[in-house]
Amino acid sequence: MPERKLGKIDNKYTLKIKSSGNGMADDGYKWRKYGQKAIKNSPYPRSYYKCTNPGCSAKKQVEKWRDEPDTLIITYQGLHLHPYSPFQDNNAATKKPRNQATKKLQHQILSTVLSHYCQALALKK
DNA sequence: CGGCTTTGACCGGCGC
DNA sequence: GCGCCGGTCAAAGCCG
Repeated sequence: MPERKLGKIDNKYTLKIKSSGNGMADDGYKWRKYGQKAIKNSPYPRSYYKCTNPGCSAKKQVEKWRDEPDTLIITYQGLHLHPYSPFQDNNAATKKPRNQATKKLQHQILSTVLSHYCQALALKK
């Protein structure tokens, strides 16, 4: 899967994470499911999510890894245009245990996104 | 009452 | 030129 046409499409970031136990990994942002399709190369269907925040065009797709039923492949497309994350805006970190996992996940995503973004910039130039 | 989720069908692009 | 796959949109229903 070549990715050298960054000047034409949005940046793409793929993260490999462990399933939350149900199949819905919350990364701290609000996502709206807009489609689900089965991939011929994977025994599991792929879910398509879009950011529900105003003015945000970030997209995300979730797919189950065939070699690891407990592993989810999250692919992020584009960058968030939100002022802040819903959790931070609510300051609900005081009464939500899953927030810790979310924060960690966010950090992981941010790290990966930054890394890929930097790479994309370097490749674009 | 509002918001979000789910399913089906359609369309476009690419490959052979 | 045809076929296949992936991706997106739209509408309806359900739940909180």
